[in-house]
Amino acid sequence: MAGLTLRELASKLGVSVATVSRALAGDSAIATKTRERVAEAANAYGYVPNVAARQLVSGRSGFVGFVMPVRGPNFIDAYLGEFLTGLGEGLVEHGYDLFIATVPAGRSELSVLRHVVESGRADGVVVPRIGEADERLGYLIERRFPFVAHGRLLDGAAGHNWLDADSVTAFGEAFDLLYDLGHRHFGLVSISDSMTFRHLRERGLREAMTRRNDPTVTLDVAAAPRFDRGATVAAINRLLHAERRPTAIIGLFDELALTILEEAARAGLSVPRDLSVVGFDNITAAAYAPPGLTTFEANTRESARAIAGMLVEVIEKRPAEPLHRLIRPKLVARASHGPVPDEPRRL
Amino acid sequence: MAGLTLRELASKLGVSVATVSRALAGDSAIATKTRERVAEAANAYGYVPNVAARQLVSGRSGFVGFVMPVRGPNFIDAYLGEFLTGLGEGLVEHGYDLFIATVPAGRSELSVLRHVVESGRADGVVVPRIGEADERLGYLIERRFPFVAHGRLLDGAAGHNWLDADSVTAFGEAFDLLYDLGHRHFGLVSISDSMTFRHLRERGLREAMTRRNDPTVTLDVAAAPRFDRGATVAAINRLLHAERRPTAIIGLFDELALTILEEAARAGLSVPRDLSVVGFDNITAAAYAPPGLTTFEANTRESARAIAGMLVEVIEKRPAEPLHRLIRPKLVARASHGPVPDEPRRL
DNA sequence: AATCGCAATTCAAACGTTTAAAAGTGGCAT
DNA sequence: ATGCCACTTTTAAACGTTTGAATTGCGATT
Repeated sequence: MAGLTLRELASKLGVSVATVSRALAGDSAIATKTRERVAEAANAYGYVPNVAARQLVSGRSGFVGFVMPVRGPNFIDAYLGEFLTGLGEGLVEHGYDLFIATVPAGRSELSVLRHVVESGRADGVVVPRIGEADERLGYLIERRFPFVAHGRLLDGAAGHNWLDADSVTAFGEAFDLLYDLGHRHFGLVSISDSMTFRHLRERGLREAMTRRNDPTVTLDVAAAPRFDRGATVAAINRLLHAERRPTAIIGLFDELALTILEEAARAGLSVPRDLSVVGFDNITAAAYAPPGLTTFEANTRESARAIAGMLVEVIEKRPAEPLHRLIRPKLVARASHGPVPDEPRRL
Repeated sequence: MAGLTLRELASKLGVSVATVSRALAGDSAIATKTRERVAEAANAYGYVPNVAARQLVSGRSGFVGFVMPVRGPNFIDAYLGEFLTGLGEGLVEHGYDLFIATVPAGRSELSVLRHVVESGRADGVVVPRIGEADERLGYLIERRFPFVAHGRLLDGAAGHNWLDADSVTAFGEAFDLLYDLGHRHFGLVSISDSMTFRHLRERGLREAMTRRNDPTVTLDVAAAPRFDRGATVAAINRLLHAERRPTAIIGLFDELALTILEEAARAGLSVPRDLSVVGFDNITAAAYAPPGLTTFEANTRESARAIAGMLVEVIEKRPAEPLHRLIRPKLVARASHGPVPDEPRRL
């Protein structure tokens, strides 16, 4: 399958394989003239080293692993594509490639991760979507295997490498924006899954609330399982038809915010006149859904690129202290937020 | 890095490495009792074979390669994520993993592909987005390296493995739908890049036109470079402000169709009253952009899954005849198409 | 003239598997 | 006793690299 071997190239040049190997590695023990001659021949014959052999002796694979998150049948967004694009871009700069493992039906994500690590197919892994008691992180930490998490643990975030969106700050910013527009009754549409970002985002909101020290402010939280559309719609309508309907509802992420827009329209509420809605992520559809969703740009691609850089550092330098990095999301102000209505519209 | 080796496992069991290797491979030359004993021990000790060693001797990597298409700074859609998800799902069923190579700045996609093939890192590759004279296919065919293209060549499609959306039929269907609603003046917003799907889709439209044999039917095509938003907008406005404005404009894919919707709104045209618009792909935003884009579901994830199956067949069975597969897109009728207006609105 | 030092190169082992070929073990017919 | 066969296991080579240790060649030093 592969073309030329080192041995063949060496015999063509009339030197030993060791010389060729060292020459190509740029070893200064090899005479400059020889190095050039070898490089030239390698180039001319199109020599490409066999990675399996190299990997076997060096113990390094040159791969970074990524276990594809298991997703429902109609998961819809650009997140994964952007993330993988950024990861690939970041890795290729350092000479690494990306290896993607999919979880077969009926097996756990952890078991696949374990297999990736123990088969020696990857020098490090990227772990997305961190849960509250994430067994993947526990495993990797214990095994001292290089990894960077996209997201962080709530307790013990100091103990692992991560890059995360600064959603605490972003959600505080969302609150301030709306508070300054006169809103006092807030709603948050959240998920009931045990992802840590749920807590961080809600915390951002509550901390900003506390800072205002305004007893008239209220916050109602409605949550539903992440991929359960029916329950999500029900949760949203609980807020919309509550005794005292919030004048501003924040979606934990854009899919939820878009559903809020849909349900508000269905209920006869005009956004932003009767209701302000804010999301997070800035997915493509956020720009198209009327009247244009105000949200935060999470910059997935750049984040992934940064994660790649961090992971390479962890693999090659094994820093003593865990690496942490917060990415500040940027407000994308569209048309779904506005001043508090003078008087709530009756439904 | 890796845990237990075969040798260690063998010595624990008091047999030779060959026996253990064969037992784990399920070789019937090994006594059933021994096979069971080995399997048990392997399981108990958590033995995971080193892939590099296995790959070195077998010459197979267990990987399918994918060279990430080079993309502009703000490419936006779910295509890549869906495609990779489907590919991963399809591959894992057959015991393959996915390996993603990114093209570094300043290098060609072909050179990266060549490297992937010749380093022995992949047993086969998937090639997306086929161009008119695609040098990647030429290389792979000449090298007899297993691959499946997503999309096909115009000439010589018979000579390579591919899976493609049946966009000829779909665009014919779009034409018929609109013709039956009374439309006679059609516009097509296309791209000027040399991708083969451009021709196939336009062909679908023209063939359906020919079938009607109606001399009053006209078709104006406006094209712009794929990622050039300014030129795209200009091309669309050329159609919208033409002497005889089309009453139905078809976008080669949804991004274009959505831009048509935006420009129509800006020009004061109401969709579908004054203008019908149809797209292709059914991206997420198609559902959110008012009034809801009528389009075709390309089912990327399922296609990718099927591609995985085809590629594994090519790798393992080396069929004499190239494999071809057409996927029929399904019309997603939303609200952007309607009957031809009685009288064109003046702009 | 013998020895040393040093640069350049080669030798050979190792990485952890797979697999063709050889070898060992009993049982059974001759 | 001998040979043969079927079944099971082992031996050893091979895959294509990297790399520590050994070797070579040669000018400089004694």
